[in-house]
Amino acid sequence: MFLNRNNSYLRTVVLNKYADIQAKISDSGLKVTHQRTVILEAVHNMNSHPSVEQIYDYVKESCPSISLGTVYKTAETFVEKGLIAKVSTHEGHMRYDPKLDNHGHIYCTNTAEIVDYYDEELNEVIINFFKKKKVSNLKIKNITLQINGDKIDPDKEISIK
Amino acid sequence: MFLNRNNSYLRTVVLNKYADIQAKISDSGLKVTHQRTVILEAVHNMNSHPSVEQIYDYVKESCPSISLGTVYKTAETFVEKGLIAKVSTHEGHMRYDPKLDNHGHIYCTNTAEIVDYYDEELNEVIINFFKKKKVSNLKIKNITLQINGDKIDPDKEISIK
DNA sequence: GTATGTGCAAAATTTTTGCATGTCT
DNA sequence: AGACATGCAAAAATTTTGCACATAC
Repeated sequence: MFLNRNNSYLRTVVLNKYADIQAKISDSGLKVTHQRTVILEAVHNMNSHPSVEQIYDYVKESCPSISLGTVYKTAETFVEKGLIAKVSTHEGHMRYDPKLDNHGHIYCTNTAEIVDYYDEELNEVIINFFKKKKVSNLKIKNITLQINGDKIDPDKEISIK
Repeated sequence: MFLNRNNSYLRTVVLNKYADIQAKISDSGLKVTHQRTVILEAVHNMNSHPSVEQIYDYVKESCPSISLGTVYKTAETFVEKGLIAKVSTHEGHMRYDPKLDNHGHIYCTNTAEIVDYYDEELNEVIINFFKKKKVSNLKIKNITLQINGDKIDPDKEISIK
């Protein structure tokens, strides 16, 4: 990969990402605003299932005049439009997730970290279970599987192997 | 079953239940108070995964001077001692559950109802999954599986068959 | 130009806290 | 008696709301 003096490769990638984000907002039927763009970008880039407050702190860098109320409203709007998902922790705190495919969460009670885990086999087992059993009188929106626990060594990461 | 004039059978059952509740509190190492007794009784009797506010309204009947702060503190104390479990809804609201065995929850987004479901096979699949896969650097406290959706007919009940 | 979105500040809601008083063991 | 629990009211934290102004389309 070659970069010219203006680092135009990097610039292009960044601009493309920005454009991608804007396309997603537009495709969902929402007007594209700077606030919405930086908020959706934040949820994607932060990589930490952020809370509203954390999104707010992050986006203030690129949009200092943004208000907390806007972040609350925008995050919920994005959930309604299916652009992001919300995840409630074991403690009942709301966090946001840019990943929309089926996956589970590991939640650490002492550090408040959320770690994704993916397992196709487990997904299938759960989906098959609900196909087989039939839930009556309910239109299923989503299924959440969460493992809650305490991190043993705070300096190491949590993972499933 | 025979009842005498004073309905002593019913009285005995009620007293026994009350005594059972008190034994649970005492066994957990907590002092037995009237407030704790009626709160734990409420979570068991309400049969609806109540919120703190709902517990508060319920226990005021038998304990009018109780304060909301006490219900907040007591519910968390019971969770710490393993007498009840807490369940966070998809919207991030805290609810309490007297059932401590492995089971899933169906959560209805429009009525805020929580319905239990039990399936031994699914429990085993999930438990085996985490045995097999090994979660590293985490002391697992509990695993929650929740199906979130909207009730179709508000007059009928939700169930898994 | 019109509909929609944003910022701001106030209000509503939910939860926690400190402390004097009360109660269990 | 001593440790612990409760009630109360204030404070803190979280989330929602109304409305004037700004912006996207």
